[in-house]
Amino acid sequence: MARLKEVAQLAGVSPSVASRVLNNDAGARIHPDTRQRVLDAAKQLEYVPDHRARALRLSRAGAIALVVPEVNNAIFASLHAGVQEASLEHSSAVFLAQLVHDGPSLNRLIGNGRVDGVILQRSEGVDDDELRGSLSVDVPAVLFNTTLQGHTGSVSLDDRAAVVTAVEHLVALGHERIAFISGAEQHDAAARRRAAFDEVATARGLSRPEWVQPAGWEAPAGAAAMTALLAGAERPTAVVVASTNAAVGALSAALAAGVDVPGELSIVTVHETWLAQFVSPALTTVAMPMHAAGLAAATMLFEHLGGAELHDLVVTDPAPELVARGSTAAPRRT
Amino acid sequence: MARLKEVAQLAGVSPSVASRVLNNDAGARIHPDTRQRVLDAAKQLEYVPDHRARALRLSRAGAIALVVPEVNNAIFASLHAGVQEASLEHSSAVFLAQLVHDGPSLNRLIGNGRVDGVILQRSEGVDDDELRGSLSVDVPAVLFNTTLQGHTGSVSLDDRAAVVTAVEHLVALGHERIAFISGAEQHDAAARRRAAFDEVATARGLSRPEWVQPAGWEAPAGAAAMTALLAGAERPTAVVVASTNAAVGALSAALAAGVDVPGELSIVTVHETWLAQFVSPALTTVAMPMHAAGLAAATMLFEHLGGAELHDLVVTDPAPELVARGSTAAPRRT
DNA sequence: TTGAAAGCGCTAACAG
DNA sequence: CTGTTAGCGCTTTCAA
Repeated sequence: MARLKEVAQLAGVSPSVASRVLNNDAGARIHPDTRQRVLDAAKQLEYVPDHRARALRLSRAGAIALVVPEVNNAIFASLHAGVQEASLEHSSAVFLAQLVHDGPSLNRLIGNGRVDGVILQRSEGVDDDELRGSLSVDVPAVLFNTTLQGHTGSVSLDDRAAVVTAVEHLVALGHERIAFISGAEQHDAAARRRAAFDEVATARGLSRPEWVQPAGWEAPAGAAAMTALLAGAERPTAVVVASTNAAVGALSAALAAGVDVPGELSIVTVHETWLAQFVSPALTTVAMPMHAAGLAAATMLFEHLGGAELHDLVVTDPAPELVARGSTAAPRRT
Repeated sequence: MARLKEVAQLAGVSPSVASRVLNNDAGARIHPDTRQRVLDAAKQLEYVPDHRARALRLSRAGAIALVVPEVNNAIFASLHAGVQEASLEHSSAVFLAQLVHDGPSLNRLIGNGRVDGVILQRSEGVDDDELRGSLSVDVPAVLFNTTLQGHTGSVSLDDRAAVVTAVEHLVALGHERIAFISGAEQHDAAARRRAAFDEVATARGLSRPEWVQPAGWEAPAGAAAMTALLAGAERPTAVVVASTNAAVGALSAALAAGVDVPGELSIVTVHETWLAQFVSPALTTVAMPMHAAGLAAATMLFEHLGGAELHDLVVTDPAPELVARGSTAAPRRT
């Protein structure tokens, strides 16, 4: 591993000059020949700057962390891609970290000085206090699709639009009896989706309070909620599920109970992942701008590191888009 | 952010003493009172060592990278957990990184000095040369479930046992016409699984060459392979799929073609994930010791950092275990 | 246009 | 048992 000093020696200059050349120091007057010699030397020695020294000197780690509840959730694929994209432009690395309720603390995960900032998604079962605790970290944090009293800096999705899109799709198909399987209780995004459902479905007589089932973001919770729904006296003809994985669980429970989907029951969910088209029937989803949100969150973070203020942003472009598949159809006439 | 110097000042000692106390330096004779004063001061100031300085001084990053082709694949959940567990014991952090064919290079991802070592899984479509290129990194690397000529340091699964377990399950159910949907062409694990299938199925007259379909690790490839299989003149009564996501795709394609699973066709796959039990019918799988493998890989890496040699290891304990679910049944008598 | 020198925060000889 | 000192590799004044 070549050191800067060696590059300088080979080029016959001092380390400072080498440093200036290799960092493209703007306000530096370097003789073209010197510059070239340094560049050649660096190439010849395959010089790669030492991140540790550079980080120490600059008080800057050159990396940000994307912290999610469950790394393996396909939901995050495009979020991650968006964050990566912005990071590449800011020549920063992205570390993905998984923060779980009983695991290592965020501080432990990202240490002191390992990253310059954090994009944090609230895990299931994490209330405001615990979230606040996680944020007691010495780097700026942008929250993803969640907000917290007293914290500025978040990027959210248009949860209301997502639910509206889903409900409108069902209404257009002719449904008038629509249920809702909600997300994790403590999550404000879940609350927003639920409020939107109450507004556009329940308030319009398309749903009933007992058809609104609390659940969570994952498949088992979705399955349990569906089972509870099917146990009711009167069944809806369609259900909106607040997240894809829960929808996979809900679909599984419905089929296991002998319900014909979409014949007896249509299912539409929020978030598009590869999985949606590989369950049977394939799930109709509302695709959310996860890539754009990831890009926006990372960009906000980098701009903040450059001096700008953090703020709270809702990503509305591209708008939520319905992806119609086999799990929704017109209600069967009875 | 309190510095070590401030802690030392508050405790009325020199930075070196403070350092020794806070690092539990074994061969250091510190007066109990002094020690206590330092500890108190550190607590009072909420001292957290600066990773950058420490990394520079110790030439050690205190972190390892787990590099996988697709971060969001549920397969990696328990692998990641195993790696985390070992890392916690060695007070190291784990960074998860995604290495894709046309994305940032591994060197770019982990930088110079950001991590002390790497656990690397071969991505789909990466041949030996490209893999070798990725390994030209200045830190030790342990390969996961792949090996490479000239590279020592790998942890693999018992691919043969997995396939044998799957085939035996089908044979026990009475199947005599078994197909195989293979993994990614360039992947040696795929080759091992396929060789095992040839040995225990084809060679025993339970399969035919044309029932062995090349595919890949992901759902679309599995779906395509199933479609090809169903287009054949004679159909098998069961199929072993080399990976779970491909099996989800294969199942989807079979159902879409109107095939009754498991009535007309049983499906069994390798690797257990949450998804397996939430497709319909739920997939019978062979659970592999991913957690143990993650633990082993990280442990090997840390021991190597401590001076031990890297070696090539096959994790056979716990043994692959069949998890019977709805996608397999006795063949229908015709 | 270039070089010398200081120092980021920490640890590890080496002295005392 | 404790303090002094040097230096990890880099960037950046400041002086030449």
